[in-house]
Amino acid sequence: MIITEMSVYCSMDIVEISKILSNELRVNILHWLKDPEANFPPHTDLKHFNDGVCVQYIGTKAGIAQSTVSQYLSWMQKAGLVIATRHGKWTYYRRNEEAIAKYIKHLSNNL
Amino acid sequence: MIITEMSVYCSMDIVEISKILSNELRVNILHWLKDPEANFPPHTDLKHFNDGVCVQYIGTKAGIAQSTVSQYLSWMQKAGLVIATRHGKWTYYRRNEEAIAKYIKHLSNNL
DNA sequence: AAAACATTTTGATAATTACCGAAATGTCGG
DNA sequence: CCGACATTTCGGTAATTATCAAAATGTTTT
Repeated sequence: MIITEMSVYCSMDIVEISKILSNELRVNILHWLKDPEANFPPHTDLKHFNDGVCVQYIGTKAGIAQSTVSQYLSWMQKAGLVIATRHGKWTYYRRNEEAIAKYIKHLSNNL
Repeated sequence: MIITEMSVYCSMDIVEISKILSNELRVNILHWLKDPEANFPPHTDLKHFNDGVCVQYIGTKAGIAQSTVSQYLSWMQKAGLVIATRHGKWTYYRRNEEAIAKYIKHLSNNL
């Protein structure tokens, strides 16, 4: 997928975001990240989900290759839908609620 | 009967609609149909845009083959985004504002 | 420094989507 | 009914996306 860099401050591209949301796995990931406690086991190192969930757990839950989920999350981050935080060897991903809300508002104004 | 997780959480329609919105031409069509007077010449037979715009005009404006735009509109109709009305040999397409609004509300609740 | 582990990047191929032209269907006027 | 015209459906190829395994990169621990 061709992803153009974007931040919350740029106008969100409906086509780009829709490309991401046109895959069930990616929509599911976004949904699971809404409630990490309910959808993932606790992290062994961190005792919280403040920065989201590590790639490994998301990949296991999704049932696809680690490399694929890593790429998905990378696209989602470039599109502004999630935020990545690195703690040691783990990268945690969480929803970018502000951007998601902004996108939905953008949709309701421009679609 | 096989009960899937979909009964609890259905991402299917988000994926389906997003597939449609992941193409710039289709997003443009939806946008043009918001204001037919501003985006299309008047119809020769009908003196209004009450039922939307005929396939021919949309295809010309989009700059793609008639058959392609017809297929796009057919998908968009199946997904509920537009409404088709036949008058004689012409088919007019207009936005399904109710469905669009409903989808956006669905997104803000479930994405 | 090297082993061990999480993640990312990099090819590669299968699957899907984009889009066209041709053929088929539906509709109107003579 | 027949031609003319709008639209739809069909069959095909080019382009894009899905997804994997392997290689590369970071990071921690020994």
